[in-house]
Amino acid sequence: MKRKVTLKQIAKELDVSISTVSKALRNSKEISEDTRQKVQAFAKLYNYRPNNIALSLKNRKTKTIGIIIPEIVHHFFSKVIRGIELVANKRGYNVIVGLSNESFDKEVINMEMLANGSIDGFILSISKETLQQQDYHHFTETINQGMPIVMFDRVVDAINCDKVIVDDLEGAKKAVSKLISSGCENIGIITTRDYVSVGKLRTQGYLEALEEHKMNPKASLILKVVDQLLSEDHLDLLEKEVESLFKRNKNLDGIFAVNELYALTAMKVARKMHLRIPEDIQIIGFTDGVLSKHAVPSLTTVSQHGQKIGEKAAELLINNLEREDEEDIYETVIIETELIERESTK
Amino acid sequence: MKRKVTLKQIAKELDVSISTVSKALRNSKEISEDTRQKVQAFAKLYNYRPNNIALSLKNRKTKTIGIIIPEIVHHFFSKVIRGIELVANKRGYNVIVGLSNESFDKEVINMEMLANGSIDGFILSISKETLQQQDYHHFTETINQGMPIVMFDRVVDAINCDKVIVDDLEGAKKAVSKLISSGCENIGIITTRDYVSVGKLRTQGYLEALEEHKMNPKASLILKVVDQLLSEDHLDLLEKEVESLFKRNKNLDGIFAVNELYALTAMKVARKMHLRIPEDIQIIGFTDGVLSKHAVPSLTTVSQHGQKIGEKAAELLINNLEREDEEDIYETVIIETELIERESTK
DNA sequence: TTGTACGCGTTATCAA
DNA sequence: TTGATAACGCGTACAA
Repeated sequence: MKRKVTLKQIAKELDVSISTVSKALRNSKEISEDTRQKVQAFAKLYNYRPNNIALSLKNRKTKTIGIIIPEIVHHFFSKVIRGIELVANKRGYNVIVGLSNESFDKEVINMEMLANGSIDGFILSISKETLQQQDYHHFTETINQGMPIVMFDRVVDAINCDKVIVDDLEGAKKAVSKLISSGCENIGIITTRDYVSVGKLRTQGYLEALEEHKMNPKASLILKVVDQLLSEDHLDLLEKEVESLFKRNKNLDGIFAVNELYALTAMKVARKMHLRIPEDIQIIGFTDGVLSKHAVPSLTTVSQHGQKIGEKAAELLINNLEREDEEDIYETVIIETELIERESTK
Repeated sequence: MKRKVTLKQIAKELDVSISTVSKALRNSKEISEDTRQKVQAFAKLYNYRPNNIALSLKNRKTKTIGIIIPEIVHHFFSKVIRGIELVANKRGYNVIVGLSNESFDKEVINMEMLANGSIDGFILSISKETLQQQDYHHFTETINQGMPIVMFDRVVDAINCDKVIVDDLEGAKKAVSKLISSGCENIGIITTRDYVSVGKLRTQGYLEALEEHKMNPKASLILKVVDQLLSEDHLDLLEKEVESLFKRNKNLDGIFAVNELYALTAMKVARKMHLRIPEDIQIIGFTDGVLSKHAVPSLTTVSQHGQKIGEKAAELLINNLEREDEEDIYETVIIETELIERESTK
């Protein structure tokens, strides 16, 4: 087993000083051609690579980005990570991942763990619990310590930082308008409670679309699902809620669901009630994941372009990190959604 | 903006030496009650946290695990990551993620990047390209440098290290046996080319199951899909191949597919050919992801327990890292598969 | 052309 | 009880 070789060892072997080795390896012209060759040959032989940790300590930057997301087993978030990783790697950064598991405490702990020197900045999406408690002190503290944050998808106005979001409102409007123009007259929405900003915005988009088409919103058409943190055990509860939405609106002919799972559940319930899709009822979801694509019938959705969100977030963060002037001008980038029409709509 | 405070700054403020501060904070009883209190109060006020990078440099360990996987937008791999993260965090480790994107070069580059001090050890699943080229020098070199590796799922015998695998062969046998006992007599298999070890083993399991039940394997029933790295653009090709499998075996009444996508494609083709599932043809997949669960009809699958694989891999790695004696006794842990029966089988 | 000294932030050892 | 010093690995300003 040959341990990693250091400058010191090379210096000792070749009987020169450490700094000579260092300079020779960095092709400094201070060093004679002769020794440079000698050093480089030796270094190559022993496969010398500078130690990242030492460099980090010296340069006071780690070239590493910390990602905090609520959940990784999730098509959208993994796409975002892929986007981040893509850009980060291209620009010489690594990516370290922390999961909050939708818990406030885990979010805080994870951030503290990483903030102590391990990373140069954060890209994160806020956990539901944090949104609920509205306690954002860990974000402000991090930013105050000079560590930049880029938030995506689930963001809050209270924090002043770069943000990458989807035009949730517009996306929802697009979806609902599509349903209307395809002939739907009684459109239900399956959404989340309002503390999830994206849910709120999508609900608002739904309402605005109705309004623009002079349709009156009815309370009975709006289902705000009681949140069980989307735990897998609560599919049954969700199904019951959706079923009651269908039952109290016998003439339902369109559904806008704010995520894939809700949309799929709607399909399931529709099937159970012997409604044909899209003949009797049309359905549109939000977030274009594998489920929508492979569902039968395949699901029309509003695609969020998760990967692009990740790429943009990484760009913003790295630009900020590498900016010379310390101006704190924060941007909010809006990624356009796209309506992907499939078989669940006419 | 209050920058992160260091020992040096505290020392200066309180007009004591750095080492006194360090000791005081670590509750050394060398330090008088008085100064200890003073220092601790000050540190608390300024929210002092030791710098991870400095600690890493000093201790020559980073308390960070490097994960290299071929693809993150993948239910199985993200489950594994979750498992790793869970155990790692519990034991005070962070997790840094690199994606090979199924490419040999990216795998090598990513590993080199991380191996230079950023992490203490690797958990990885080999990229397809690497498996194809059978070039494993980067693994051996890493191990030779004293950096432990734990491989999962896609492993190779050539490398001597800890491994966590699924009983692919047994899992496949279980699945095919189930099909047989449910009355199937002409069971096709949709699998990968043999260089993917898991595909090979699952194919073998299929053959052994047939043999045990005195059924003769027929070449026409075996479809080894031409690999397009599962790129999303090649779904059509896949579908065509599956279709020809169906067409050249008119009496097909069972399908064992070695992954979710293949299974779903089989369902799609079956539907196209007006075969009822499970009445006319029964289907079992491998890897229990969201697709199987939410498919219609829902898909019977062999679950791999991705999270458990991740947990076990993390345990193996950390145990190795924290082991006092330097004995290199490598383990191969086999995680049991489980047949999850759903609607696609009788 | 080469080497010395210093600093990044921390801890451990030893001296005062 | 406290402090100075060395070390982890590197790069660089400055001295020789």
